[in-house]
Amino acid sequence: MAAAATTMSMSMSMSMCSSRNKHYKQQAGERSSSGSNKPPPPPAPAMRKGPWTEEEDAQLVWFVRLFGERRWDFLAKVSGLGRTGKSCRLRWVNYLHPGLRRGRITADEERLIVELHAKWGSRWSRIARSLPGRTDNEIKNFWRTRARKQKAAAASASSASSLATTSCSASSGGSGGSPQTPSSGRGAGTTSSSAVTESSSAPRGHDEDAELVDEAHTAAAGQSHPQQECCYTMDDQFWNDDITAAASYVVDGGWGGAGHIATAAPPWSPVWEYCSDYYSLWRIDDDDDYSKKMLDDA
DNA sequence: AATGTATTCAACCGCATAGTT
DNA sequence: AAACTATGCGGTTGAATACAT
Repeated sequence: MAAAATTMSMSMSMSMCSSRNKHYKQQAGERSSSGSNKPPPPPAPAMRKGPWTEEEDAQLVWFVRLFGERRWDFLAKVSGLGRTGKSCRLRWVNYLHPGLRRGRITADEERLIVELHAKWGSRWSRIARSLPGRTDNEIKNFWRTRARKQKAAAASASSASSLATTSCSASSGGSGGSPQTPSSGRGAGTTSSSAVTESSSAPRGHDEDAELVDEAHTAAAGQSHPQQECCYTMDDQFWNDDITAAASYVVDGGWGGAGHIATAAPPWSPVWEYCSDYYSLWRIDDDDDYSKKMLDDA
């Protein structure tokens, strides 16, 4: 996490003049110039897509710090990022969140993932809650990669063994598969999904991944030591703590190293144009303790 | 060194569900 | 109760990067 922040601030300073940001800057310019007078509600401008720039990141961090991790549509609109709320949330959750753990999945984590996947199927967000600092997306990607590798390994193993068997005895109805890869086979595939189907809401898709879970399932089922349901959820203490961390990141100069960003405005904050009465925005739900707290903090 | 291939990961999409009006 | 909105989730895609030839 610290690493993430460091990386971020590093790349941020590096990218201040990167060509990658020109497009964004241009867009920002267009936006701000168009708002000389009270702009009428914008006619749903095309939303920005694709990779986020460091400036966008910084801006998002700032606004999340200000408004909290909710009301993403509102936040997206007010921040002027030109992104959908969905996109903002995703960026925050999967990349900007200071509590995120970077780096490869460790062996322990892998074991846990295998175990939990056997238990819950591809309910990635649920699995992710048991892996502090890991996102569902990350785990999902990891699993896919892992599955592909296993598939490749199984394929090569089976082809090797089939070569061997064809030289000795013909056929035996295919399915060869290596001894330790239970099946790679269709029939077994159905049984293998037992672990998956067993989970309350079975995963919808059954693709290559699912076929490859067999091994994991059987392995995990074999030992299945009781798993503490959750040691750490993304939305309680961990999550909340990190808001503070996010704040400190910003304060520590994540944004241009100013060191006093908590009260300063973001580099470009169309919120001031979008709504000249900033505080009135807050009054919308003034009764919201969370909002008040955030305001106070800011 | 150049090119092709494989792998990784960030981001998008569509759908489901919860919450609000 | 119905309609609408916001949020969250899982699946999928494509660009960037790493690795092999």
